[in-house]
Order: sequence, then C-alpha cells, then structure tokens
Amino acid sequence: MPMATMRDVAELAGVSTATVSHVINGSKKLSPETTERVLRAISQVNYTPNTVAKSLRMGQTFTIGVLVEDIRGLPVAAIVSGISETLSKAGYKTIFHDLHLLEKLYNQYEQIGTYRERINEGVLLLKSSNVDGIIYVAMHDRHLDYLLDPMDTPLVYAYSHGTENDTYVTYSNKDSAADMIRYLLSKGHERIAVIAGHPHSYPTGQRLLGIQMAMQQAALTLPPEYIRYGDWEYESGKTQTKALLELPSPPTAIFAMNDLMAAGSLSAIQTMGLQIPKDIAIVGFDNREIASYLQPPLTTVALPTPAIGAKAALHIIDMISNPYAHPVREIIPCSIIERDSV
Amino acid sequence: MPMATMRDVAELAGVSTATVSHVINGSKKLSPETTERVLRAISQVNYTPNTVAKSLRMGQTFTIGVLVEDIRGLPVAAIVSGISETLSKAGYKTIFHDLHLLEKLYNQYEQIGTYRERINEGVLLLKSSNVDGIIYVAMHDRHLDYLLDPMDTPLVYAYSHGTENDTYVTYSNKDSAADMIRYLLSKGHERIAVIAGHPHSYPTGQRLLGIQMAMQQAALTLPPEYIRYGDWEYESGKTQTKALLELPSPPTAIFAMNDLMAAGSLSAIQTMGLQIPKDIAIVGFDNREIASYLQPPLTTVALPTPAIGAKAALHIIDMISNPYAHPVREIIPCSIIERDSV
DNA sequence: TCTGTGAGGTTAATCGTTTAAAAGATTATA
DNA sequence: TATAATCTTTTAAACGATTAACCTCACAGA
Repeated sequence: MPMATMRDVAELAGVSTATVSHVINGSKKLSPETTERVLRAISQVNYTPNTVAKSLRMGQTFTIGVLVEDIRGLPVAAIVSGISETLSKAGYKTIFHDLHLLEKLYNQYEQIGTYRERINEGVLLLKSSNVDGIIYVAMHDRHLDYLLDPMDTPLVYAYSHGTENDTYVTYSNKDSAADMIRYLLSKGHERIAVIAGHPHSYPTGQRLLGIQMAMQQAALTLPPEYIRYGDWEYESGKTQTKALLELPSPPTAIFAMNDLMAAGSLSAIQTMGLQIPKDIAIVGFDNREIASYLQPPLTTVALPTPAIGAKAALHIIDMISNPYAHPVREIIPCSIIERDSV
Repeated sequence: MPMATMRDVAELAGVSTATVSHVINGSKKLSPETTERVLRAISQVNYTPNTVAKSLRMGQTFTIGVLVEDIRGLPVAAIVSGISETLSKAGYKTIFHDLHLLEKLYNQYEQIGTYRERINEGVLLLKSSNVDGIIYVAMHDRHLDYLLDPMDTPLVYAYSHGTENDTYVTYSNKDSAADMIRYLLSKGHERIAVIAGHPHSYPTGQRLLGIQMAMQQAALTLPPEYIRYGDWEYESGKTQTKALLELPSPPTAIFAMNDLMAAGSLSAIQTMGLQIPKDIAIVGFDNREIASYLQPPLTTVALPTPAIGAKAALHIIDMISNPYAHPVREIIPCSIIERDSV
C-alpha cells in the first residue's frame, strides 16, 4: 500500500491540499472545525509529509552532509556523535559519507593525489544530494582550499583547520599543553621532559609552544635534552623514555603527546623497575580508552570532541541562514583527566 | 548563482529536456551529434542532476537509513564503516541517525519505555526522509518486532538479532568460543577456566555452549568451579580471576568473554606474581584497541565488523529490489588474533 | 442599498526531473 | 509513387508538496 499523500488527506477531509498544508504548517488561520477535520483525516490515513516533495518545492533539504576521513578514528566517532545530536535536535538530517582514509596518513605525499580525488568525489556526492551544508571532519589539517572553488555550499571544518577564510572549530593545542605543564608544576615537578610527536606536525609545534610558555611563566626552562620526538606510536614512547631515563639528570615527570606513546613510556619505566607515580610521573594526551586501563590509570588531557561536533553543527546552521557572515574560528579548551599516574 | 538545471542545458544545446535526460541516462538511442552537443552543454554550465527532483519523480531516493544505538560504541563505528563503503560503491547514500543510547544498557528495564520511544522516533524520522531501506545497528539484542508493524520499508539488523522473521547479519558466538577453546587445547591447555559475562545475556549463553561443546569433543569437561560470571567490566575480571587462582587446582588458561575483563584478569594475575604466558595463559574477546597495548599483548577473538556492515548493506539492497524474498539470517565467523598472552 | 473589510478557503503555478505517447523525418518496400 | 517501417526527437503529464493571488461570503458602516 503506497504512502498516503496530502491529496488523500484533502479528499477525506473535503478540503483542498492548500488547506491541509496550512493546517500542518500553521501558515494561515483556519476555522477550528476545518482544522479538526483535517487533523482527524491525517491520523486516519496515517499521513506523513513527503520530505522529498517538500525539499524540491522549498529548495532546501534540511540535510547536512557530514564528510569524515574515517569513522574508525576514535575522535571522529565522538565528534560525529556530537554533530548528529545537535543536528537532529535542530531538525536537520545527517547524510554521512566516509572517505576511508585511515591508513597511516603521514609520509604518504605521493598519495596526496588520491586523497584529493577521494575527497572531491565525496564533496560532489554530497552536493548532488543537495545538502544544505557540509561539515568536514578530518583528523589532520588538510588544505582544502581547492575544494572550495566550486563550493556554493556552506562548509565548516571540525577538528582540523581549514584556511584563513574558513569557518572551523577545533581544540586548543597550545593552551592545553600549557595547562598540563601547570598541573605538573602544581604537583611539585620541575624537571619535566616531553615526548613529542612528529617534529613537523602542527600539534607538535603548537603544544611545544604552550609547554615552553608555561615553563617560562614559572621561571623554569625546558632543557633541549628533555625534548624527544616520537612518531605517535607505542614503540617510540618506549625508546624515547629509555633515552630520557639514561640521562645524567633524568626528569621527574614525562609529558607524552599522546596516550599511545605514554603507554609505551609507562612500560619502559616499569621494566626499568621504577614506580609510577612515586619515582616518576607520566601523563598523556587524547584520553583514549586505553588510558583508563593502563596500570596505573593514566592522567591525560581529554579532547572536547562532543563540543567540537556540537559547535560545528551550530555553525553550519548559522551559515545556512546567514550565508554572508564572516568566517568564525572557534578553539575549544581541553580538560585534564586526573588519574593515578602523577 | 543558482545551480544549473536540465532546462538550462536543454536551451543551450537547443534540444528538449527529454533529450538531455535521455543522454544522461542512456535511456534512448540518440544521434551522435545531439549527444555530443548535449554533453558539451552539460560541462559548459557545470550541470549536476538534482537528486531531489529525481527522487520525487522516481519514487526512490537511493538512500539507506542507518540507525545506530550509539556510534561511540567501538564495534558500531567499524560496522558503519563497512556499511558506508559498500553502500556508496553501490550508488546508495547513507543517512545516519544516532540514538545516543550508550549509557549502560543493562538492568535499566524501567527505562525500556524511553528506549522504545527514541527508537521509534528514529525510525519515523528515517521513514519521513523516504529512505529506501533501514539498517539497524544495535549492540544488544532488542526485540523490535513492535517496530515492524507499520513498516513497509525493508529493514535489516546488523550485529544484533531481530526476530525469527527478520533479516539480520551477526557474528558467531558459539563457534568462535569453540574455536578459541580448540586453540587453547592445541597449545596444550586442558584446565581452562572461563570468565563469562552477565549470566542471562545471549552472548554469555551461546559462548558457554560453544565452550562446552569443544571441551566435550576433546573428551574433557569444564568443572563448574571453572565458570565464573562477571559483568563485562574490568573490575569483575580482576575479582573473578583472584577467585580462580585461589582454587585448589587452578586453571592453566583463562578465557575471558571480553577484553576488558581479560585486562582485569591480566592485572590480577600479575599482582599475584605470576608470569604470562609462562605460568598461565589468558585470552579475551572483541579485539578492542586495548588488547594490543596490554603487557603482554592479548590474544583475543576479533569480531568480523567490516564484514557485518558490508553484508548488511548487500542484504538491504537485495531487499529493495526484491521485497518479497525470504528473510535471511547470516552468521559470520570470527577470527583469532594471536598475540603473546598464550 | 451599496461598499469595504476580514475571515476562511481555493486555484493553479512551481520546484527539476522522468517517461509514455505522439510526432516528424528519413529510409525501405511494394 | 504510395505506404510502411524505422529512427530521432518532442510534448506533456506526472511525482507531492508550498504559496502568492484570487475568490466568496458575511457582516459593518454609511
């Protein structure tokens, strides 16, 4: 049995389709009797408006395209969760497109062409679905200016940065790192070492900046031998920690720039027979699931993922109703999750 | 500048919109010159068909609604990833709706009403978006028969079961558990204990069945004191393991029914000063991220999540073109991930 | 009695496609 | 030469909503 249409309702109620539409949308004052009759007819035939027809007529789909690099990436799922919640509360639907780009993204510059293709395809697909706007959730900064060229659809970046002229919402690298240092300082640590990520990556640079800043403010310095670079992976945390502990004057606290390296660090510390947090403190970044199951549970900084998603959704909705507004850059602070590793 | 329409193309090429449509869809043989002219016009005005109009006319949206309990649930993201990939390869779009139901689901029977409401809302929302079909991704079995009542939209369950008359795709609880036992047996273990999940949950029951079966086939038995029930959480793994180790004749291998409890178990074993896997072996279930970062890395069973997603997508597409086919129940085997804990 | 006003409803165009059916043009057949 | 057959293209009616503009009627005021 085909879905009931507005016509069916109109006929049953003995009115025109215009009247039915007005009842549904409250777009005109109607007599109580008519309204009543139409409402009854609606529930009698179990009528639901056909969104497709509505969209065609109104030139709006009330649909936002959510383009993600890979939903399997941990922060991505949490961000999408936030987006989805806010969007549906605001009456928007989410059309989801996954680029499946989770392979290790670094050092694959030869493949950048393929990435661009995949991304372009995704955008085209969403645009051809007549989405009212697009949210792009990427784990690493990508310069997507080339994408914007043919883009008359509002776009906001969530998590990663766009260019200067884009609207994006991300988390604070610099301030969060500084906060963590201040936290360590407040616990009495002064000899703090850091295991950074890839030397040239944006988060590494920013966080290092924040760290130096916080140290300076405390009239302390971060000696060069206390800065070691890893590759964001478990093993590198292990190696760099060993190097750190063999220093003539080893640190009393280690700040690893993600939880994976922190886990490696923790394992290295323990195989050297040291106690955490008695002999040395260790903190991470990201608050992945693993952080709470390490022994001891890891103190780390939590990304404001739900907030990033929610804000991104809010911004895209704004941009739809107000297409010529200025781009807005929103940077959300992270929070420190205290556990037992310091 | 508004998007170019078929009319624009037609005018530019000096033909009717019907001709343009035929060129695009290859639905009629046309002279090469006309085709050429239309094609040129299309790229000149940068035309993309308006999907909304197309959907209205065709009565099909080429859109599948993906209803998830909560995308933050680990297996959920991986399943959605599989769904999305298969769907978009087949030319379908994914409209995503998250129910945000991640709060601990157990023992909340009072809240079941709210769940039903949330789920119903979601289904209604998707139906009103005129999706061609719905995939429901739930982490726990829910009896959604009440949902099907007004459902003329094809539905497939992914991960969880539906009722007898539903199409679903899930993983094998019984066989995977049996496989794991056989694996342990092959490594020389005969005194195998199990830390189960909630006593009355479906996975617990099925896996226990598989375990008993495999033991019997090896002419071994699982003594009652070797079966302990946890609550799927870390702490319960710890407690149950302690109890197991205090037995007069402790097991040489422990099979925890998820990685979280296995992690707890591992911690308990180590605080008792035992070596893994030398003194005792431990295996888990789920292959969560945590499994590979435990010390030692945990041997566990991996859920076939991408396959579940892919198959679910395939089934829904089948059902769309063939609405009166029989329901199909597909159970996909899991695989054992060998690491260093046995 | 006539005009003006407002309330309550309707008419019909429109959004951008698809697709039967019709029409026109060209070639083949008798 | 007339007719049939074929090939190419067009006409126009959908699909199911929204909405500006119009219509009708009742009543108030002059």
